Amino acid sequence: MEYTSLVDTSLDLNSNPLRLLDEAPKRDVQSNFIELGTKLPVKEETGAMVEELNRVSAENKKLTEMLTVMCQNYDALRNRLKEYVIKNPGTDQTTTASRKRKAESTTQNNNNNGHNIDATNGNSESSSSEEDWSKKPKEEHIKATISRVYVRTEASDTSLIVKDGYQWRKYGQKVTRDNPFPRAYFKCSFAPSCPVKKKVQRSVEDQSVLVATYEGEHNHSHPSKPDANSASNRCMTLGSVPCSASLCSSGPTITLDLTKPRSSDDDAKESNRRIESPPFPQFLVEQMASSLTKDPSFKAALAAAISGRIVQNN
DNA sequence: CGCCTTTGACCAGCGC
DNA sequence: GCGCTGGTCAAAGGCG
Repeated sequence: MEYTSLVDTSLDLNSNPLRLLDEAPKRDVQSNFIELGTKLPVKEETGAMVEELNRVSAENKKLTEMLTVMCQNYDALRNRLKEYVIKNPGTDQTTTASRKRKAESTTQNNNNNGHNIDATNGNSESSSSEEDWSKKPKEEHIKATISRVYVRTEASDTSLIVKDGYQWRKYGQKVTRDNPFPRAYFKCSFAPSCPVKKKVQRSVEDQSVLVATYEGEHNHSHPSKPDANSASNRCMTLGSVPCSASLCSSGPTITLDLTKPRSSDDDAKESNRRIESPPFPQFLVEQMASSLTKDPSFKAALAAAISGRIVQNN
């Protein structure tokens, strides 16, 4: 199942929250920020900020609704697929173990072709594939979760390292037939009993993209989780908290929480909270968003978190 | 000393 | 049965 066709996980961390509203051109917004700090009286400044907050809250609500609709569409499609597979068992190309390799190669090609790898802005994509669940019946539980993460790196960077926060031990490397770039095999070394494996290989289509294939589920908490709120350490968190990704890099913590649908009450409370908090300089926001979008680790972590959530829901 | 990477060897699945 | 291929093992060496 190609989740990416249903949920666009590409990152667009544009720091300007007004972008989608098309109500105020960027230049105007910037000039407003300058004016807010210099010329406007306090009453007008407060009014403008409240207006801004209302807009942001409205946009937040809109995005939440979009996400809910996407999840509902995904569930509906998945149920239809299940029904189809049940009605037509013969059409399930992966039900026979004898086709293991063939199925794998086809699914890999499908994934390579099917994923919309954004070559222009370096977005990473992730997906979970159910199509090869029954490749190895004996290891069904171990291999039940397979996700693929695309990470953009420097094309000149030959190291097959995908920083996702976990500890990995490399146990092999092979050059495969359909890809001139070597494939590296990793095992999770954080917990000895953790069955998770990872394969990393440079994409044959785009050499600057690393394709990391995760097999299995971690049976331990995320190694960096305890430090997630530490402002002194650059850290990432994902995994145990569904669809939540935190990243702190020597500054304020940015948290993306896609788990809970938000009610208007929540938005109102959030707005009140924001009013109480001091205004955040626009250039800092832009700087943080810029650094985040350039950070492949953050993208990989977010992609892994989202794909992990999708798999968990299954 | 412990952990990690490297790398050649080995094993099993699959097609012919 | 044989050869090809992907995946894994394990010895050797490097590094902190």
